Amino acid sequence: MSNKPYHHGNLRNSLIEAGIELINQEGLKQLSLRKVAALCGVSQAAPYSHFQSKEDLLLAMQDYVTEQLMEVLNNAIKSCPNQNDPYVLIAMGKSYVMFFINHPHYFPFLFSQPCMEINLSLEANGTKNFPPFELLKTNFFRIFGENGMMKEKMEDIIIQLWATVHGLASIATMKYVHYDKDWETKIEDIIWNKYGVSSSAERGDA
Amino acid sequence: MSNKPYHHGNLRNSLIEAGIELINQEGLKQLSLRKVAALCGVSQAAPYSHFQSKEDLLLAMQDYVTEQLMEVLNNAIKSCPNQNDPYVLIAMGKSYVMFFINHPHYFPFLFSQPCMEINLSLEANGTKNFPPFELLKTNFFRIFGENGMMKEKMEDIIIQLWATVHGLASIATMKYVHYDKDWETKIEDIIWNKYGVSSSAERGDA
DNA sequence: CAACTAATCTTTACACTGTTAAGATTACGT
DNA sequence: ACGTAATCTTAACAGTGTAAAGATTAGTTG
Repeated sequence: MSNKPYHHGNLRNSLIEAGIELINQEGLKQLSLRKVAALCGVSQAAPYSHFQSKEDLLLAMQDYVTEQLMEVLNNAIKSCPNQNDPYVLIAMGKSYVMFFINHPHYFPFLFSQPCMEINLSLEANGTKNFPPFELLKTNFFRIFGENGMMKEKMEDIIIQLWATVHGLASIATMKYVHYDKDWETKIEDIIWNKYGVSSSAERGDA
Repeated sequence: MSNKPYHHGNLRNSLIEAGIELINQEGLKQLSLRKVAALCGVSQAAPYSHFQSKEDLLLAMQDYVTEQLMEVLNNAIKSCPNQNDPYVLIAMGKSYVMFFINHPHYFPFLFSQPCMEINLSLEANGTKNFPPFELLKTNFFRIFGENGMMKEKMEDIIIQLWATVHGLASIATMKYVHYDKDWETKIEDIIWNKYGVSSSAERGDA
């Protein structure tokens, strides 16, 4: 006597969104296929009509979250007055970190298990690669690539930049981290890299 | 008729070491309490005489691995000719990254779930805090602290340094990362921070 | 040494998990 | 209108963490 139709109609997308909601609320470890199915009002085996396995659903959810991150990053780029100023890269980094601070469960979800391919070399811009890093490479190359900086040096700088930003996101989203400053106002200083071990030593900053 | 004694004799330590062996071989996701118990030749519920829960065993395993990391870091410090040269910090960072490259499963194991406390402020040197970061703070303060650098600035530099190093470890240990260079020879350049977005732009490096 | 206590381990059981197999229901193209 | 394929349900299985009850042994105390 239930008026619920036998077919859900939009189950695939609903599973993805319900899964992401669970991630946000309880974290990756608490996520189970059965909970997700129940959230969608559907039996435990129904997801297998749309995904080969739990991991397959997780991959789709990763794509979904990555798309959100890409939007945030693209907005950060657009909001820069000068698209060719190196500050574009800082703005991207800041948005990258803040994205994960605003959704702490997304970091372990995206990176603690097999995610997309990541290619650290500058030219490789394959379709399967992690889009946010490809976006960083593209913008860096646009800003610095036209005036003769050597490719290997650019690769090193990009890796350093991403490592710093990615490491900040990792640290800032740790569960038991204590920091009495405000991340949003601090991130930029830290990424700007005005100080640093070597430069402090060389300049005698101390 | 088995000659195996009823009591194991050293079960607590055996569980920790068997668990770490499983982590190294199959990764965190494949680790189960029952497998660890079986590896120790003991029944499935035996671990509960020594650990309150699976998570409790994992915490003990984290302590064990953290201790290994501390040895590596301390050796790196000792092998520096001048203990007061900023290079000590680079050597620590290099060892930090190489430690996780040599044991790729340790990174998600240590950081993707509740680990120890992490206190980013310089003075807080509590006992429960993540010892490798405390070691970094201690050494940084010894090298740079005696000549009037402001505390807040030191905190910023330490966070930046650790973020870079930690991010490098995260990226280098990702499962599907492609890098055609040799990490060991590249890490130092990247950590040294000679280039960087801001400095490249300001110096007109390009 | 004897006896009691506490620590350690086993067996059994339960709820939950991912996944598969079989079959029911429905949408859709011919 | 019918047949096929897509979608969903029910039932079942092996593996998981964990608790309860009891067996075995170590350690301590008289």
